[in-house]
Amino acid sequence: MKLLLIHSDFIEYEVKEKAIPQPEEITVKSGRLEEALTVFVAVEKVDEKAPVQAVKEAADAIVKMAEQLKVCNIMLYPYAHLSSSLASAKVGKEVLVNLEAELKTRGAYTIKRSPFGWYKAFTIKCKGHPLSELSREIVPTGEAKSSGEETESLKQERKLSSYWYILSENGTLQEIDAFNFQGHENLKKFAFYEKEKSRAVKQEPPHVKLMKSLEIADYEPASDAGNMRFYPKGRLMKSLLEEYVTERVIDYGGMEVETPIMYDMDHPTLSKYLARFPARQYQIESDKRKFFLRFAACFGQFLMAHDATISYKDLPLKLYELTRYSFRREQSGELTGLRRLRAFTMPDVHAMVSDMDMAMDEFVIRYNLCLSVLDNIGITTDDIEMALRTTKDFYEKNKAFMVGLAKKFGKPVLLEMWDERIFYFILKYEFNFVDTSDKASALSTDQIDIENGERYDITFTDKDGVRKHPYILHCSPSGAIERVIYALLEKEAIKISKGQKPMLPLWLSPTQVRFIPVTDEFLPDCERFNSELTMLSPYYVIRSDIDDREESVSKKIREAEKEWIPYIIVIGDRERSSGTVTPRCRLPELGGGEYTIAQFHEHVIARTRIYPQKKLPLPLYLSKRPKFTG
RNA sequence: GCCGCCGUAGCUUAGCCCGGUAGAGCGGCUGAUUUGUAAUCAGCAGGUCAGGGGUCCAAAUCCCUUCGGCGGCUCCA
Repeated sequence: MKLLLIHSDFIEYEVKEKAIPQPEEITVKSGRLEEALTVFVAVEKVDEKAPVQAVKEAADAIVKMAEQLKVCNIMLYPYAHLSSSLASAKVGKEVLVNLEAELKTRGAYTIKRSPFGWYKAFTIKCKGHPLSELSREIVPTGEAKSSGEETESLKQERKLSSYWYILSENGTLQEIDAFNFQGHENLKKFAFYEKEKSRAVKQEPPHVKLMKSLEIADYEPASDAGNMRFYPKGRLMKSLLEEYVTERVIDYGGMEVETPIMYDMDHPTLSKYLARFPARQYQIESDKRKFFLRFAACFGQFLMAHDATISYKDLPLKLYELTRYSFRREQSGELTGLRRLRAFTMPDVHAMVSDMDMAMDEFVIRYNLCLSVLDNIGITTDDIEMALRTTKDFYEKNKAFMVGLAKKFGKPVLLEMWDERIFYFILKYEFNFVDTSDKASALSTDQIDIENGERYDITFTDKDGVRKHPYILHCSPSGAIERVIYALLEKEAIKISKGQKPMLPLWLSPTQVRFIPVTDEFLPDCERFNSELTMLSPYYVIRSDIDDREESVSKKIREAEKEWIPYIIVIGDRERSSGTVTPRCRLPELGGGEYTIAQFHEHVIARTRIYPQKKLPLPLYLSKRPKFTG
């Protein structure tokens, strides 16, 4: 409901003609009120779901205003033009009548209401003081409340019937309280996350400063919270990660598709799904239709699969999309840096399978894919903790399978079991990164979903000619791309706190090699070495640049080190005459000693050839670059 | 979303408690310097002290409020 409140010297109207086929019946054709709070009212679609609540909340708002202004006359005035999403005339009329009645119970007010469904001439004199014109939007919480209570009870139910264990890689299953966490501190933090007492000094996660100082990402005050800006270096890193995950999924057999980012709230299949989780997504209006921004890639792929003709021979059928972006309106208090966002990039690969046997086979293939993807990105099993979630029944029937997953992981995992299935999936795992503030964030995940094949009416024709609903596996091989960057930065922050040198993985470092001339006399030599390095292969890219600024060599090296650049090469007389370079390598494992350019090229490529090859999206010369931060 | 803390130049910050013309370093610009592995020197420009309101002769400083950030709680399909 939309309200426009005007503190007026007087308000006066005169009924003219019918505006709708069946307007309210009237006997009095005009009205006037002095010293009145005039309330223009538009009853909207959202009010239809909870008209009683809408009336109550609107009355609250009006009374509050009347008290503030110390007025005792109130004129209710139906005004359709305040909204582009009006309720039906019937409900609109009812709500206004009820609102009038409700206000009469709230105190000694003189209430008048102009009739509904008529064109009226009106005159109003607005007082014009700061508080004299106000608008209010009432979204009745009745609907949301009842659904909220539903999910609340769902949650309660889950808590009551949820059991927590630690499953060791050797197959022993222990109650969480009985497990000895010695040597598994992060698993303990993860497992007891909710019970952890807050420490004396909690500070912001270190990646927030790093994402800014490395010119990766930053807050964008002009947008909503949790919608970040990415500078060229951050965009490059995201792009490399996105492309890497996509290539791995395509190798696995994923068919990459693209689907819309917004969907109709009234679509029959989607609205059922949405109703369970009210007020968690962005909504946008276009003409009279309401859309929500997708919070996952599922919809588009499921709707596509619904329309496809699928044979059992096509299974497992793997659809993939990398969403830029998915949107979730997470609670504002939960948004910090890149850990949790409201707009995020999410690779999402679904596999449709014929039965549970195929589901489990596929599950293992994808499990190995996830571990390999994270490992190659630079996040190993040392950095993550695993959670498995399933029903008691499934666990009992598939013990060996479950132990096999823990065994492959190589260390104990958290196992949550329910008496009966509560969610749409029967088995799920996640890999969680635990940061220095002891917060756990999920990266890779996969689930066996046994409901949505039916809900979306996705069918395949089986050997026997019968159409059946597939089970669907939902997997993100890396988790949100932004969260991967968060994890990588947090990992390096831990190194810094231990006095070690931080560095991004070589393949993700924006600048991999920096040339520094001893004096500007050697600038042409830098250019020569650089172009030789870049020309050696048309397929493999080494991202190099040249610090041509008029600064001391020491200062340039210091700044290159602050940028975490893996290889720094100073060019002077020695290099000019020998034709070889002696890179300053950031870490011992990056090599050392003297190289010809061809050798150095081979040396770097050997470490980056399995990854996407992308050029540096910045000017070659440092003198040509702006500072995006600091 | 709730509670608490914070917001001074592009960045990092002094000044705030106890009201009286806002200081610095980095970065930028200009000039000098031509440098061999973590900061060369000098000068100049740059501030509605987050926005709005209030108290006061006078507000960066005290009060209220909005916005943004952080921490905790909650939440995380």
